[in-house]
Amino acid sequence: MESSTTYAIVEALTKAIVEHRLHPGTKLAEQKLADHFGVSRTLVRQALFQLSQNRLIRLEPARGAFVAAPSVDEAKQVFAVRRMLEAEMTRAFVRESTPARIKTLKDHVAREQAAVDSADVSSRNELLGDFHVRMAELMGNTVLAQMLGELISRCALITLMYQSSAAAAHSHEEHALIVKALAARDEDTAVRLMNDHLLHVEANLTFDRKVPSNDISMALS
Amino acid sequence: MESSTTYAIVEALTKAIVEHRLHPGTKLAEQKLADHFGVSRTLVRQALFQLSQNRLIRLEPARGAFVAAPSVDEAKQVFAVRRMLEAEMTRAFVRESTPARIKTLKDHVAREQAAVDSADVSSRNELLGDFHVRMAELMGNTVLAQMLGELISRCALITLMYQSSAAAAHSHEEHALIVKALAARDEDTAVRLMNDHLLHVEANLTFDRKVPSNDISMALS
DNA sequence: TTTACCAAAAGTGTATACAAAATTTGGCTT
DNA sequence: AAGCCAAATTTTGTATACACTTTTGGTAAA
Repeated sequence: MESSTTYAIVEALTKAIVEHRLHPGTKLAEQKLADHFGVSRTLVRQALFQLSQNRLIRLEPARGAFVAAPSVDEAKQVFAVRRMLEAEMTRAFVRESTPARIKTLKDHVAREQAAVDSADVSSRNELLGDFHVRMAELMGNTVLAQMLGELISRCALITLMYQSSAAAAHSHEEHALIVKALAARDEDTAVRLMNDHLLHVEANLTFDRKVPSNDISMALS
Repeated sequence: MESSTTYAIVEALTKAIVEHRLHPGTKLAEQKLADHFGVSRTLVRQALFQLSQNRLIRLEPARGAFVAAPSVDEAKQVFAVRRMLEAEMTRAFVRESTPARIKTLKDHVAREQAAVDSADVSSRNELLGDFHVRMAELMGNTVLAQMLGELISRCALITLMYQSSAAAAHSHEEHALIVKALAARDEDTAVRLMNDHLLHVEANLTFDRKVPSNDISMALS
């Protein structure tokens, strides 16, 4: 079960939504998508269902699929949960810190730097989110990593909708500081920095909605 | 999109898996399920996909669906994440505690008592899990509640596979103690009790696998 | 007896067909 | 010109059909 064709459709739509080529509220008609991807509605429906589980779209019975528009309240809740998880994760990270793990994070931050310098919004934000997932993975807890991945993907729309590139640069700097504290095995500082970091990201989200208007074929082109 | 028929199938299968009428490893053939529920494979496939997202089954490409058998390691990881989330949740709960919220929890614990007294394994464990979800819901954070719900459903198999009824009674008592600490607004005690509680549940899981063998129609009957 | 192999059977993956529901269109009335 | 109802159209929901893969069962050779 579960073909890679479906996965490809999920990826393409995810990218389009996350890069804002498909605006929140846009209707995703099954046949149009099927035509665009050159497959039957069957696969499109599978993909849409999966996207709805990721909260990137919402499905309305007998009405179809629409690009999700996460509310301010939802965003705050997501960040509240992230703070819970990541504070503890950071604490645990320091306690089980190894040179190899620190190096992995340092390398990651270096790649962030490159992405922030270039203006590629998409890969920039992907890397900024991945920093947190990477930490979870390094802890060897795949459940945690996956959960965090879900949360981050869940607010990918939020972040990417509302985060300025100045804020992105700020995020990157804070990542660097966190790694520094981790390397110094300074537990309290690391936890505090992580918490502040998440609060900053949340605070910097500007909750002004953009205009809808859209054409599916255009957006996916 | 998303009919209630599919939901009914998901519920029926979830119940059967969680109540151990379908053992881990059992193959769930689409046509057999379709015949049993009197629907086409289309709806069964949707249901199976959803169950795979809940980790109750796993899907193998071109081979089909099988009832999941969570590993010991996975169980430990799930509990590690739950401790992270629920410690913070408990802390927050005390800080934003209200008489109404305390009462809701007390009522829940009372219902647990009834379920523990009767020997209905299924509803007993459902209630024991719901205690934690209920707390999250009371916090007004639906994201947290949903996340926790996912985690608990994810280890529902684990818990229900391995938890004895003595351990269940113990869980119930610990819930009562936690509520007491919450009512007294004793933050540190409440957090400690919650943490210990989760450690106890985890420690009491006996990781000896049961025998497979199975017939779908029998189990769902 | 065991292993290798091939054909039949069963099962999954995808496309298509058809039914039911929602949306749109167009004309009629006020 | 605005509101409203009904026919026409579009779109979703479910079933079925068909291709392709895996599993099974049996036969023959080692």
